[in-house]
Amino acid sequence: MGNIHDIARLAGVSAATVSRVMNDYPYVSKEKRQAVLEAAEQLHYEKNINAVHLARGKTETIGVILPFVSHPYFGMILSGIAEAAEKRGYKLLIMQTNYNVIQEIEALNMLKLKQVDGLIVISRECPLELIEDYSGCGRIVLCEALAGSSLSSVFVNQYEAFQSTLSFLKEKGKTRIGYSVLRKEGKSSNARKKAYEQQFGKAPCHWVFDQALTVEDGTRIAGKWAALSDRPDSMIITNDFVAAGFLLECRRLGFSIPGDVSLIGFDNHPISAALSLSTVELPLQQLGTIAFEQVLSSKVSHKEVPFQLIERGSV
Amino acid sequence: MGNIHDIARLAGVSAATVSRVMNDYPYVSKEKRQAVLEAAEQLHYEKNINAVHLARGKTETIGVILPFVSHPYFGMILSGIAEAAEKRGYKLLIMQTNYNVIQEIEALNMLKLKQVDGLIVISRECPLELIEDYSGCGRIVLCEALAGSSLSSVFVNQYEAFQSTLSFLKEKGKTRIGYSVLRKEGKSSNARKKAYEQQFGKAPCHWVFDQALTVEDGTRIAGKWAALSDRPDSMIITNDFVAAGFLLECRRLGFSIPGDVSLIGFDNHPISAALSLSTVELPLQQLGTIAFEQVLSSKVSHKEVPFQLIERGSV
DNA sequence: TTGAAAGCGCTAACAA
DNA sequence: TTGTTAGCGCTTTCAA
Repeated sequence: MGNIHDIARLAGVSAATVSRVMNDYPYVSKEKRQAVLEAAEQLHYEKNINAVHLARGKTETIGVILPFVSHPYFGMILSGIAEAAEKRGYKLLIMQTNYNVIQEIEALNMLKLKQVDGLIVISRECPLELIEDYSGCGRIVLCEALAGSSLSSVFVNQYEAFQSTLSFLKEKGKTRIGYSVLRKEGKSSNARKKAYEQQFGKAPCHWVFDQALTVEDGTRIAGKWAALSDRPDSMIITNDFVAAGFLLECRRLGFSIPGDVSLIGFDNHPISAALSLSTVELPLQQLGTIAFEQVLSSKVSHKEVPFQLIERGSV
Repeated sequence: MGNIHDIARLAGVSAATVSRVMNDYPYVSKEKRQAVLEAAEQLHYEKNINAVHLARGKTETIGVILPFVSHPYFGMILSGIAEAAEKRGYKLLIMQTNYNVIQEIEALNMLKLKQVDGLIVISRECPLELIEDYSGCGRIVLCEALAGSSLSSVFVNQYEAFQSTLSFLKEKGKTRIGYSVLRKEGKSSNARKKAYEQQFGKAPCHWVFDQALTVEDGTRIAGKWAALSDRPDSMIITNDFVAAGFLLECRRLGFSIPGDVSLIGFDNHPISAALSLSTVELPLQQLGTIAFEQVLSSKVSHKEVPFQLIERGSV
């Protein structure tokens, strides 16, 4: 397990030539190349990638910030990123933050320390300004609408997606529409609120449920919904998992879907098909792939990915 | 954005002293420490972690090999690993392999290249021997039963888990038991086969369904099950997602659970509770945490995590 | 086509 | 308590 100099000595060449061979440079004579390869073989040479990173000033590694790796929503985006990274020969350093700002900062610091060449933020808790402070250290891509910003972004138009879902329900004669969001304050929550107000005016606040991310959240919210005296006649739900929890709990409580309440989820996760749940399909994997392309690109861009309403039996 | 030498010059000390300050070594006078900190501040100093990695010969980074990042089964384990890594100040380099051996090898090479100090293999396709070849380059932990091996392991006793699930069904009067697995040939599939044979003799091969990982797989398998003339009266399913797909498709086809077929899933994912699906709870997050502890430990160990049958309404 | 030499930026053993 | 010095191992420019 020697280094480049051991090989140079054994092969009777200089370290520079060894480096050239190892990196497939042209302009190395057949003989020397051969000698180097043999010496490398003989010494079981493996290059130390940290030395390469230091010398080259980059790591071919991208950091990824996301709150939870075990949730398919984030997992799908991550999967798209991973696929693109693989193709380009990049590695991925991931930071599961639990939406903890301290951990987000620690992840951002990887950029300063040159541990990663760029950073993709799938979802965050910390203020945007904080992230912008790091933009000098490497390229950063956020998976959220960021039109004016100096950071790249790739996103679903949450406003339009929600808007068109509302219109769809309206056409179906629904007028008492409730919905759920992950976080009370948040980009996509605000977009939803705005879209709602535009069509129906301000939503009664007990028709808006937050902290909705998992199946269990759906179960809990269904309980709250059922307890309401002025129950919404339809619900637009954060994602298909929450919607699954909601739907199943409603059934358990004796309600019928869509008889007592119409349901629309988001993501078009396979579970929604199995439950015959209408949903808004989001190309999450593709979104991840685009994010990765952006992080390698030298110019700032803002890309929107399409959504599509999938009608099934829950409306 | 200078380096350690710029600071040394500005603060009027040696680079070694700067290094000592930056790493919180004792034995640095108050004055020099102060001077160094001020100079660092002034120059907006950030250390280059690659130089540290090179000099120290380690990276405080652990590699993780897993086939799919978007499936909750792997995601939960990864989440446990991530949590433990966070606590210890380690970073995680993940490789989504799609069970592709080429990519697995590439991940293993990170160990040779000293890009990671250790490696956790959540699930793999390549032969164990191949992995053992890398054991000299750093600690490796596999998430599968590996009793005799020189590599550490953490696992659920698949044989016992399956065994006791079979016994449970037997007690309930079930005699025609089918099951699903992810891969025809694989550690856990073999364990299941063995457990089955021990209690019921060889299973009719059309009662055993492979390629079962996702909700869609469950849907597909339910279709196959329904088409059988000698349908099993109960099914033990790879995981709760597949079970969810199976259950919902059965219902759609007009069968009742557990009237026409009893179902038991694995993992105790929240979706199983919502579906009132009986399942074998596996502490996946904890398994990940243990794997991480093992990868940092200097001694080889083999740890079993417990499983627990959760009775709900599907049997 | 090749080699010498100067980095890349930090650590740590040793001597003072 | 501090500085000197010799690495860590690879890349890359420059001159030959």
